[in-house]
Formats: sequence, C-alpha cells, structure tokens
Amino acid sequence: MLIGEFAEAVGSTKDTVRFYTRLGLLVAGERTAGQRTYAVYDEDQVDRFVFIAQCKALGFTLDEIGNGLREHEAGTLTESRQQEILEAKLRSIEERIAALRQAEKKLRAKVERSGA
Amino acid sequence: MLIGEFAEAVGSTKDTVRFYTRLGLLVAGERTAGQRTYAVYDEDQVDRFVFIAQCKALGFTLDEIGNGLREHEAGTLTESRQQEILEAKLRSIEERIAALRQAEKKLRAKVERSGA
DNA sequence: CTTGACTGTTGACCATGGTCCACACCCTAC
DNA sequence: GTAGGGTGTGGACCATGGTCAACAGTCAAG
Repeated sequence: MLIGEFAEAVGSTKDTVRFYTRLGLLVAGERTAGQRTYAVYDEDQVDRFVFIAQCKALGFTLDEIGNGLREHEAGTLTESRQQEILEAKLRSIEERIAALRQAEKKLRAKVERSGA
Repeated sequence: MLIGEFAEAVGSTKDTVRFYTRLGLLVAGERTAGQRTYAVYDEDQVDRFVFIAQCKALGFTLDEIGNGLREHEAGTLTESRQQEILEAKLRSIEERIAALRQAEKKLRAKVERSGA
C-alpha cells in the first residue's frame, strides 16, 4: 500500500512514516510511475510500526529501537541479548524514578516549610 | 563583576550565563568601555543563579522559573501562590513517576515472559 | 606596538520526535 | 485538458538547554 493508506492503517501520519523510513525504522518498497518512485509498505511494516510504537511506550528512544531492529536483522538479537536490553532499560527507568523522587522529596519539604 | 568571574563564582559557563541573561532569568548591569558595553553581575545575581539552579534541580523548566521570577518581581508571588506552584509541580512529578512505573511494569512482564 | 586574555554579537549546531510548507510530479474523473 | 487527490523532496520550524565558533573590540603587560 502507499504511504497514505499505511499511515491510516497504523493510526499515524504520512510525515511520521516518512520520518521513520528515513531513520531506517521502516523499510519501504518502490513502485515507479512515470519518472517517479512511490514508497510501498507491506503488512510486515505494519507489524513493525506496531512494534516500534510498543517500544516507544516502554520508554525506548527511536535510536534505541533502530539499534534493536538492526541487531534483530543481523541475527544477533538472542533471547539473552533481549533480556539484557530490557533489563538495562528497566534500570534506567528506575534511575529516573529515583531522581524524580528526590525532587519530589525536596519539593514536599518546601511545601511543608512554607505551608506550615 | 564581569561575566567570566561571575560564571566562575556560580560554577557555570559564560555561555550559560549569557543564555540565562537573554532569557531574562538574570539581569546584568552595563559598563561602557570605548564603544562597547560589558555586562556586569552583582551579588544579587549570584543568589539568583543559585535559586535558578535549585529550581532546576526540583524539576522546573527555565521557562517556569522565569515566570516565577516575574511573578516575584510583580509582587504577585504570595505564599499561597508559591504553595500552589510547588504543589502543581509535585503533581506533575507524580504523574511522570506513575507513567514510568507503567512502563516499568510492562517491561518487567516482558523480562519475565522471555526469561522464564 | 604587539600579544594575550577577556568580552560582545551573531548565528550555527547538538539531540529528540516530529510537523509543516512549497514545489513538482502522477493518475483519475469529468 | 483540467481539476483534484495522492505522492515525493528539500528544507524550515517547534521546544529544551545549552555549546561552539567566528569575528571584533578592549585592556594590561611586556
């Protein structure tokens, strides 16, 4: 399908799809028409887009997702490697939570001081 | 003092100080020399910079800090207003923590699924 | 009088994840 | 043949918080 239909199918926009394609997160086929070529996306790319969206929801950046997909393509994305990546992200999330908690604690102290 | 000394005093860089000054977070005096004027910072600005740094550590953006400082200058930054701002930030921090926790939960589920 | 240190202005650049715009081409329907 | 809808490319632009580089003026020391 062409980009418009694809974007519609995954609930995104053509611009975002082009952006992901430029980043190599999605792979488009080509259809020539006159002197022009149009990008064509198949069902695999729909799955891929859904996967990307899920990873994003888990806190991965597009860059990290791209690396993961490349590892997958290269065949180096073993179970243990996946485990490793997930756990690393888990740790970084925990770190961010801890940092926010620190700020929260300080804020609470301030609120109590000025509110008391 | 001139910008270099000031930046040194607050443990920052000249570029950052200029950046904050452009944003109106810091206010510089002027000293003319020849056809040029140099920015001059006094002790008040040191305190101000320290305050900004503390706010940043609490999770406020420079924009929010600027608004707070302007309210302070306008005399509308009452105790209750401060309380309000701190509590709003507290809420937004809690929201972010909750969002990260969601991601964490999903990640843990994934880790356990693939690890089991 | 020249060198070096300091400063100012302007504007580009970094990452992040897009969004939007103009311009040009393609195909179909009328 | 022309309008309308779709598409592609290139580039600008948004927020966020700076960072860096080029160019030019100032000032003190040697």
